[in-house]
Amino acid sequence: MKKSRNTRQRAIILEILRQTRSHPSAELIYREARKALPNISLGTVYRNLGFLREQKMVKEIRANDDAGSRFEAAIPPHGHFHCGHCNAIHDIPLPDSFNDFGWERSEFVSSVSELELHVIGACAACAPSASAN
Amino acid sequence: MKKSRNTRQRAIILEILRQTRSHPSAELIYREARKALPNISLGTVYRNLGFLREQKMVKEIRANDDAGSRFEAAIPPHGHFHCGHCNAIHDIPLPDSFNDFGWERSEFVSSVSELELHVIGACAACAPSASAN
DNA sequence: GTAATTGCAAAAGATTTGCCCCATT
DNA sequence: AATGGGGCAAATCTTTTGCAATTAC
Repeated sequence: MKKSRNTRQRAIILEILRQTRSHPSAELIYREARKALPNISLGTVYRNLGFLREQKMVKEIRANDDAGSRFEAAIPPHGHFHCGHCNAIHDIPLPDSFNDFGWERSEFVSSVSELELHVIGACAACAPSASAN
Repeated sequence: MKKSRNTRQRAIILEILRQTRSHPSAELIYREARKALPNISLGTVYRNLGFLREQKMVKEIRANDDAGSRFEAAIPPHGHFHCGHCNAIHDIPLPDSFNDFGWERSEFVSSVSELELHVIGACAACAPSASAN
């Protein structure tokens, strides 16, 4: 494993992600980090998110909407619910036996390293105003 | 529903997607379409993919790798297997009882409109050379 | 002291959009 | 003929990268 340093920038970014369940974008993490380190740059945020992702301490989530990626601190496996109205992302439990399902039975699939489940719909807060979806 | 025209460009793009299972990128669709319509532009490909997606005739898939979206003609619900080595995407069946699972029991979830399953790993073709993953 | 890491700014990609012309209805 | 749609190029937006200066170890 390669050497790495404990910079304040890296620590803050990880702390922000461990403190929330809001699955923030890189831009939001940047804005939050600037409260503690006013000079931190967006490039540094991206570099650290990439590093922490490689270390498996952070997970990147592709949003349902057009915008960029969202991030979360690594926690036990779970799925994500995307609200198609406010674009919020909430953690949801995975069905039992989700990991054990024999995905390898499918043609083409040799081995599995990761599972991702995304459920899209309307969240409780948006439901009243939602015309459907 | 708003008016729309049957342009050759739109027809070709849809035809390309219906003719393949390779989940091509916009760029690849563009290159393929140019064989039939040498003057078609990439912007037109994107505009039509967007239109066809709104019409639910085409689905957009966020690739596992860094690159852009991939597309497929709308067919019955299924999951996607992403090879982490060659970045190929293959259709895989969804577990039975996947759609019936009571996602709405989760806090925050009011209604569900769509399910997305992504399985990441090594495909059969890459498995021999894969060091893991 | 040394090398990993930062800040800054430019670069890179993917996708979108304005505008004017053309083709479908 | 009316107007949706196309081609082209510029504009956006997110993410990456080169480089000189800084800082953790």
